[in-house]
Amino acid sequence: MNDEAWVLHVDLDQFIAAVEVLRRPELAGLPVIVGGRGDPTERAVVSTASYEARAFGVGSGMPLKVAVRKVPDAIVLPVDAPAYEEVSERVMTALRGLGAVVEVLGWDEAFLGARTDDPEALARRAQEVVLEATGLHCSVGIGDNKVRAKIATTFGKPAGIFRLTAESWAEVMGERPTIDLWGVGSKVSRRLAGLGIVTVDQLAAAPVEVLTGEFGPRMGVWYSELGRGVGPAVVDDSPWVARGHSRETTFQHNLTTPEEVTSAVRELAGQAADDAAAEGRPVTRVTLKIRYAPFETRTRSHKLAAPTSVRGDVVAAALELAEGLDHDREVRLLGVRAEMVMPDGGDPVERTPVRGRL
DNA sequence: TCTGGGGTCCTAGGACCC
DNA sequence: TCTGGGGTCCTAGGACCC
Repeated sequence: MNDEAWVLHVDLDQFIAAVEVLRRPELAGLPVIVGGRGDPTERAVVSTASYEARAFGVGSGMPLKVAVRKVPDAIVLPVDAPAYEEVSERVMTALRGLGAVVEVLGWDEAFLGARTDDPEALARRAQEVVLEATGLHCSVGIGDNKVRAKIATTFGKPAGIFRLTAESWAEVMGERPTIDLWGVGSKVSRRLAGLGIVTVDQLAAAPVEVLTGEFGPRMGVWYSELGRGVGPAVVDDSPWVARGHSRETTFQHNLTTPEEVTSAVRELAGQAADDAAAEGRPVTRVTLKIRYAPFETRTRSHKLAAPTSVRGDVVAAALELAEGLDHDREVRLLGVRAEMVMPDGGDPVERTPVRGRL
């Protein structure tokens, strides 16, 4: 048993668009854009675009109106979350059949943890079982930890396999800009550039005190490790427990009167409370997410004096927060979030500062 | 061109306590 | 009159991911 421990990152290719093509084969080879309610005249953004649409410069997060301007004859479809969830379940079930530890990251992503002397063979088997179970193709990154496996996948796309380890890290990533790292976005890469750090090599060589001075004790250390490709290697398949639930909605016009905001808050807070109640967990904190025109996002949150499972109490707390809004400015309600008591009553466990999960 | 909806985690600063 | 450290809790906001 001298097999080494490996982390594999499995990522479905253009997942949402691929699911749509799967059930409408006549769309194969066409530019397909999935977003919002499928109406490009509405306020919405692109969830996923097929490779044919991406060739015209369309990408996730782009306003639907802009995307359609770039590809006037694109097929625009509404987001159908239940359909993607169903296919996702089949993907994860197929992966669990491989005998590796499976940590689900989202609808279309998972880490696999396994001891093997041939991780490429395991990667090929993962691709085979996913294809058999769903008809979908995926890319697989192989690494000696999660950070390297995750980044490796980008070099494997589409439908390929790529290995990235401590040995090849500097050669593969060293010259690249820091924004190519998982967990470094536009803001952080800009702040790093302000410190004279532009490439991954430069980040790896930067004194950790410089980074903790700029980003704080945890994030500073995390970015220092990211530069060297260092990260957690433990794949954890324990069931995921949500910390909270939020309900957001895109109003087609900005809400202007307090009455409009109030009725929308009532609706969204009620839904968020219902989501928490469905798990049988009391709500501890209520947060309002709003946007002042033109594009200034704000939150207002309130920790409840005592956790509650009463829907009306959650709604009342949200309405109280809404009263503090500045109605002299054009305001747009984005959503309401309800954070819940953790099942064991304790704090969430320590985890890597790479965030976000579908 | 005009910016979704679902999440997670981290940090700063104020209030308060001993 | 001027002034501790250490700690916790809370709000607000920032950043990132899919």
